[in-house]
Amino acid sequence: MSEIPALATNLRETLIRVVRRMRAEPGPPIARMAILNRLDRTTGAGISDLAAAERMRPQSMAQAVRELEDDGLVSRRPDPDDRRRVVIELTADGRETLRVTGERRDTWLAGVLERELDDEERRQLEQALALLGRIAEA
Amino acid sequence: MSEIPALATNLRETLIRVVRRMRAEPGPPIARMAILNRLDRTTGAGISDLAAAERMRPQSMAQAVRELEDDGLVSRRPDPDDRRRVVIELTADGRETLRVTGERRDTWLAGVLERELDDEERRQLEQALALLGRIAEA
DNA sequence: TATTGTTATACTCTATAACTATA
DNA sequence: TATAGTTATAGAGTATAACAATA
Repeated sequence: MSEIPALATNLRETLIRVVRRMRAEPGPPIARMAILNRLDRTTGAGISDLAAAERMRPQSMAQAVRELEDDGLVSRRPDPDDRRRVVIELTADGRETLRVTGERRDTWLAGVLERELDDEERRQLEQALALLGRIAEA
Repeated sequence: MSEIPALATNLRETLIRVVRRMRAEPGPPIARMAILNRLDRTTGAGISDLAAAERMRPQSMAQAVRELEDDGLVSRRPDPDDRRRVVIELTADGRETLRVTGERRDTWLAGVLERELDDEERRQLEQALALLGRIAEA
């Protein structure tokens, strides 16, 4: 096994390449898709909640949400219990975009996973995603 | 095990979060570090070679290399055998930056790998990086 | 004609700073 | 004082289009 610093470098450089490759596929921008997907499995989230979940600054999330709202994919309503907060929700359009375009976005990736990897490798990859999730939270 | 489309979505969303988290650490921009690192283990690479290796467009790589050159971290010399090509090389400053600042860039990540993961998990992660590399090449 | 590289331009993504409103 | 959110601005990262030079 590699030394830990070498593993860290390898991790950083491999991930940046894969993300670049994913971004190159046609479809809606991946950062936006991630927000729509998260809203689809969350209820009552505000800007700060979304920012924390996606590991970005609230200001960055506010701008992303504003753009999604401009495109009619999300809506915001005030939280009656805490008038500082706004609750972000998917619109019908947002849900449709997630369903249709979201599938298209991952068509290439799913195809690669099916063609290039076998069952055992996909299982290994899925387990590694749990580890990567822990790293992102650290 | 998840269905393949779900795994694809999980992969995309997990990786974007981890990369965000890595980018948030102080240090030189990770895209530049990746280029310096690659030059450190490559000889005779031109713009197109680097772009292909890093899975980005030659125009994007040309700009990145120009900025690295402006900062004195890489140099370019014409290829005597093919006058269209330029060969990109690390300067002494580039090598020093890679050594000193590069380590600093990955200090956080190496610390997380050491604290949060055990030997077996690090081994799993390393194997998964090979799979991710194959995905990036696909 | 195909390949290598360049410049110009624009879009995506994210951050910091400075601010308002509410708890 | 602390928290939720907003707007302005800037920087990092990458792409497409249009082009020149060489193979």
